[in-house]
Amino acid sequence: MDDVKSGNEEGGIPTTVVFRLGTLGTVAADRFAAVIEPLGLKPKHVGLMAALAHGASAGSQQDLAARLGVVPSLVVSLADHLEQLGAVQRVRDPADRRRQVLTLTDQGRDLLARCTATARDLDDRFTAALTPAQRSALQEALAILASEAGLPGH
Amino acid sequence: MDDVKSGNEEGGIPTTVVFRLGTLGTVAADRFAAVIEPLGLKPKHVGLMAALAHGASAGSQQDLAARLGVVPSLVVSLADHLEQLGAVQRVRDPADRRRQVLTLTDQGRDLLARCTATARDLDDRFTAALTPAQRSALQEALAILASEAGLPGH
DNA sequence: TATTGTTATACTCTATAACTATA
DNA sequence: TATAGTTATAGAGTATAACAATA
Repeated sequence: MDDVKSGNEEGGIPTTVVFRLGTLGTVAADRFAAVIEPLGLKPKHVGLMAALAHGASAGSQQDLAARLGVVPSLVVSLADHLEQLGAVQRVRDPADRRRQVLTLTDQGRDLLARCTATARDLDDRFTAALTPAQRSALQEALAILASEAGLPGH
Repeated sequence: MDDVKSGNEEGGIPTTVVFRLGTLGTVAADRFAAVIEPLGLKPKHVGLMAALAHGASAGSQQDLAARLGVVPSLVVSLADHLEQLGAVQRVRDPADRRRQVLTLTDQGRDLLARCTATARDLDDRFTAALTPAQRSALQEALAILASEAGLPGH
């Protein structure tokens, strides 16, 4: 094994940030999907709820689609499902009756809170091998990268 | 913004490690896929080559499937494609003629090296907003998590 | 009969395109 | 005519199940 040339130089593809982020991202997403599955949700549903909870709240479906980086037709089915669960409400904008304004219901806020608690719980297990310092360093770096990539972050 | 209802300490779901790792992982994987696309490869192909380059080298397709965490039938199509590119070779194990032993050709090693260089280049751009200290802290944390999750890395 | 690789099929996710209703 | 939302369709990716060769 000749992979020690210090720092992030040699070491092969699996040691690159983009590759590791990709593979670990899949693992993390799968585990997260597994723990929220009993709530009847997939990660994208949570992402939509989070966008509603955080943002300038009320957003048209097109706005949401842009924020989430998905196509508008996908927002439809996500919203359909969340509406069925009573987590979001569709209200026609009186000013422009073509627009459907999505808002999070109290039930939705509750559901999101449960997802967050579940995610924090999973976080503890997922990062159990890290020291507190390593964990907060990871948090910090991920926050910067997420913000840089235009992902929702705070 | 008092969105603190029930036990919502700080930040909400987008700040959890698992959620951010999931979303950032998708972005990273997409970008990586984009830069290796001119080479005729997808991330999974690179993963297979990396497993061959690193591992106890020669592996049967079933071994590879287990290592990559995918189903054996997927290894078939990945290997088909890589064989077409001249990157891997299938050799029947004389001891057990059911087994196809995959090995990386010189051409495959070359291709993998080009992928690695490309990934490093992408890494630099992807982590440009991080200080050197933050970058190595990220590397360190990701390495631990990857190893913990049983992913190739070392 | 059990196992390796392969092929055939189905399912999930998400995007593109066609349609409707407002504007 | 253009736009927001919806519906219909299609494609990528990957898993499950049936099958052939070998053990």
